[in-house]
Amino acid sequence: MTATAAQTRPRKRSGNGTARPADADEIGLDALVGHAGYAVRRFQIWIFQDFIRTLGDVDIRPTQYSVLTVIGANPGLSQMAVAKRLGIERARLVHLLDSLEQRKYVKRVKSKADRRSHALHLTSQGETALAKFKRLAAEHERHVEDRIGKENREQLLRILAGFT
Amino acid sequence: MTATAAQTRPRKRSGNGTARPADADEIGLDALVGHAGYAVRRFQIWIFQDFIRTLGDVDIRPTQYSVLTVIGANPGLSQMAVAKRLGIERARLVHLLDSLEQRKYVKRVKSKADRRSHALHLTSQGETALAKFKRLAAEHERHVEDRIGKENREQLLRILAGFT
DNA sequence: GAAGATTGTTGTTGACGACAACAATTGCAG
DNA sequence: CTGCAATTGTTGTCGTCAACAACAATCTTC
Repeated sequence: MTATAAQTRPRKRSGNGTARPADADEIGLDALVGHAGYAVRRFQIWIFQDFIRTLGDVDIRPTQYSVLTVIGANPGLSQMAVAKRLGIERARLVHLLDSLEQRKYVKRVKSKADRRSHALHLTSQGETALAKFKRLAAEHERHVEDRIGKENREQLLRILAGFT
Repeated sequence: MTATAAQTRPRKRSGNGTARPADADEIGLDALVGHAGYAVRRFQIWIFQDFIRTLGDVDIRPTQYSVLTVIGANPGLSQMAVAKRLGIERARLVHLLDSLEQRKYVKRVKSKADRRSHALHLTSQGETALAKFKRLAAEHERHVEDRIGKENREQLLRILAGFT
């Protein structure tokens, strides 16, 4: 079988208690195949693992990368704005920024316009680091291409463009 | 250029500290657009939220649904086999089954062939319940179609079939 | 100026993945 | 057959992440 299983066959039905251990490779997923959510979840786990592994040397996780990227592209944003844009809760962003600030990639500048908020900026160290992260992220993206194909990856990005 | 953005345009660069609050809708993601992992993560969050909401009345989450489906399609499986097939750790499956067994959807039958393992089965109550869950899951799947389009959903399933 | 909203912060809860340890049981080497 | 390694289910801990709630400081609005 290729990959497009989707065979709605009740499969062998071990029937009695435990005829044989079942090889885990031959277990039918039945209705699960055909659910977009399941496929997407499994793919997302794989893709994140590859990202984490590829950026393992620099110890940057996907969420951290997204925060750095957004700040790098839009210096001076408030935490609220970054959180909203990335779909992160502002409570969660606090810890993320604590870590990134500790590592000297980001600095929180007290905003003069609104003294409640912080203007977020990359440090110069953060900018050069981000450049390196982007190179590694591009390498990761190549792994995705190797796994699902160049055209499929582009198709995927097109289909899901509305969620970014 | 198609989707492989990678446009290295610093965007408007608010420059000074905080020229204006930035509407969160006009914040550039820059390099983030073009990363499959980011789009997939956002989509996966959306799709899970819809699943949880659609199956909210019956209080079934995606992982629980996947476990019930696999057991329903392959009665008599061991916990190890289910865990391997779904990519769940067996330690985690213990709690999932505790919950599902408490709700009388699943029963653990002591296997005679291998007295270490349990043969997993749906109760009759579990079977009728699963039938209802599947109807609700189909409704959820229709929401996905409404969101990304019928053809795109099928394309997506085709692309990601290798991960199920 | 007072009331209500917003921003950053702290804390709690619950789902989830990764690991480590353990008892009971099985399988295998010798 | 015996003893040792491997497997299965279980318990526990740790770290990540989303969802909330509460709070002080500050802004906005009337």
